[in-house]
Amino acid sequence: MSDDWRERKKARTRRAIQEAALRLFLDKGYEETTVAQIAQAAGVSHMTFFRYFPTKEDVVIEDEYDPMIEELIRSRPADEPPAARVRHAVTQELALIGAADREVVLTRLRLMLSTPALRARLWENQYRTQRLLERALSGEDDPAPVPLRTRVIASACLAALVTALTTWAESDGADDLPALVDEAFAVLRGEFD
Amino acid sequence: MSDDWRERKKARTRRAIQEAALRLFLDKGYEETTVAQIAQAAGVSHMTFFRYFPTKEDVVIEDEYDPMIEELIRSRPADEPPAARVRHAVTQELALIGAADREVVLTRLRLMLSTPALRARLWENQYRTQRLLERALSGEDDPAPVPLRTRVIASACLAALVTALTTWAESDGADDLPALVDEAFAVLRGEFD
DNA sequence: AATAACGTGTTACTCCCTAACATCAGGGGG
DNA sequence: CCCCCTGATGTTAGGGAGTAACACGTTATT
Repeated sequence: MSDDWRERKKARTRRAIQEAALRLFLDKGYEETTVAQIAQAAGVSHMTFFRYFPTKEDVVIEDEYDPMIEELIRSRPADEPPAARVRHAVTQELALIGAADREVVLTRLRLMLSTPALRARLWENQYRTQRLLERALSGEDDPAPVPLRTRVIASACLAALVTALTTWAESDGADDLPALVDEAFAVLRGEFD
Repeated sequence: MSDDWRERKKARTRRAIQEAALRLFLDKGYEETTVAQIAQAAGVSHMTFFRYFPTKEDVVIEDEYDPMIEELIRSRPADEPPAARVRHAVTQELALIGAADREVVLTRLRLMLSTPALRARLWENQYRTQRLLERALSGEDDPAPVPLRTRVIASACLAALVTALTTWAESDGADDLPALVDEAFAVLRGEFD
């Protein structure tokens, strides 16, 4: 019953840590900020920090969009070409996210791209996302190894998407993200014939 | 004059450290091996280790093939389609490397793919390689920002290459690497039309 | 009211990595 | 032959990330 209370308190603490961390990162830089400082700014001990985020990097990384895109891909008609399924799923996801988290996403993205340690973790996430794309494009419970064709398609689509995201972040959000994504996928279609 | 001696001695020490490290990593696992143990096994102090390798990860990462591929791309005719330039350059590089370092490359690749910390650094390297591909595909000293088209092509080619490498490593080297690479680029050409 | 469960803090520890300083080898000029 | 200079190495001390063990207090259960 009062699990609700616990959950709410935990969510508050979590947000407090994350906000304090991002504020300090933007203020002094990622490497120059220590976990102890974040914990103190959030009013908790440095152990509590690690109970909420397994590593210092996770405060920034935290990718919550992967499950959504998997669902969107699976819900596309199976007779559609794989690349088109991914493209439509991504477009739908961008529409769903909309302008709501735009600023936060942009800030976190720039932080990640400009900090080596975070970049590394970002690519590690990309690896996870690729495996997810491969599984979504294959049958869902196919235990057979994913064929090379599917893997290459998944990796190329993801590469196009990431390139669009990177370009967007480097323009400080001046470009239109959905347009960039469309353009990137168009290059994929047009260039390899 | 005796710079030669110094250089040879340094090269020996470097190889000793790297060999001791790889041996220990394969024996006990990457995370379970400490830098101090590597240094001791190589007969040096733990400071000497860091003088040769900036981080523990670099002992495994150490990508010496990037400059070669850049040269190969630049030496392709400029009127060739970008993706073809990359494909031919990669094929030539594989021929140059040949079977010499095959075992070492395979071992290191498997180690990287199975160790989270190394995977992260691997993707970070992929990012650097992508920038390098983009520059090689553009004019060499073009200070203008690389157009999205070039970036997408570079990222897609690299994605195909890495997918082939990953598949090869996962097959424990049973597959034929050049064939896998050809196949991956063929998917790129065939799928996006 | 007693007790179990859970979040939290404290402390101490390991490991990666850096900085400052000492040491030791060999090479060149007197 | 000796002194000094240079560059590689070792020693020591320390900061910061992350982990483990245990104690404390508050909340839920009976």
